[in-house]
Amino acid sequence: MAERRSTQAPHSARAELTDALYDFFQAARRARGRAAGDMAGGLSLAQYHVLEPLGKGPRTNRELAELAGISAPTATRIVDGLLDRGWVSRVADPTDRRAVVISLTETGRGALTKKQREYVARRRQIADALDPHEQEVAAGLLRRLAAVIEEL
Amino acid sequence: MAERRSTQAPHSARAELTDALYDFFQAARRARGRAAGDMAGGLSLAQYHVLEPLGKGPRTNRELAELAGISAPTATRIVDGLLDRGWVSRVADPTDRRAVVISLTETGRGALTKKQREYVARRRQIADALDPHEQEVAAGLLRRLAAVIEEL
DNA sequence: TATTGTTATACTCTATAACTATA
DNA sequence: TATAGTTATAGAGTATAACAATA
Repeated sequence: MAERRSTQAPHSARAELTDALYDFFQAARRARGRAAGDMAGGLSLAQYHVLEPLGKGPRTNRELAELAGISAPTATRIVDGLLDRGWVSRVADPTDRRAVVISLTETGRGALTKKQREYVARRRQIADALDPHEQEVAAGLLRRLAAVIEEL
Repeated sequence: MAERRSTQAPHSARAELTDALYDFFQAARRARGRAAGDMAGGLSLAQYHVLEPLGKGPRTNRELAELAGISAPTATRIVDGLLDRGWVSRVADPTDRRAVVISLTETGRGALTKKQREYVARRRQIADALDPHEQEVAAGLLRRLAAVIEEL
């Protein structure tokens, strides 16, 4: 393999990784598309991204918007939907009456936990394609790639 | 490092990779979000996914829908938008007058090529975070992970 | 005045159902 | 009848601008 690249570089490691990243992102996009409207679990991706931070405790609307990377009105709308399903509560903050405190209900915690377990199971399935040594290498590489992507 | 796992497995390679996959997908999601409404380049992600197959030649509406993983009416609507911008043409197929043939215009090919180059440049930036040997390893791992994700 | 949240409005992407034209 | 495409309709997710309440 390496000898083919000793005199020329028609397929440099850099170019191969660039291509592999394309394939990987494509695969992730398609998987995401398959899961995006996943109302089977009763929880859309956008709702999940708002619900997830609530797993660690109550948050204001502004905080949720920031954590989910969406605008405040969008957060309001998504929380409206979660309220309709009884997954969250929204009450005025007694210490700052401009703000609202959004919290998970018991039902909501159940739905969130169920979804989180599904996602963990899916990631484990992916991880299981590699042997233990490869898993260790892959974890390190993915962490570094994630850091670079964040900085982009 | 390995000795810590010799007697117990609180952080097995599998669990570490599962976590790393979470971080990586999160980073990719945020990057995607930043680019999704990217009308700066004048080309939304959905439009790009329809335009891309046209780079290899004309396609019917049904083919485009299938390749982009969307319904036929959605493809029609997106093609409507691309027509408005003068990036594609849509003419009746002479051999089967139920069908339409959608093709890139010169302007459209320019926009597509420009976007493709942007994406390649971004993936190269990511690849450049690793040294050549790591790039080779990473390419192989990502290809295998992509295959698993597709099968999920 | 500045901040927090909501309402009003609008646009994109998405789908299903109904319809037209052609095979 | 079956297929290709479009139109009609609906709903989620997204944003910005305007507004109300509170700090």
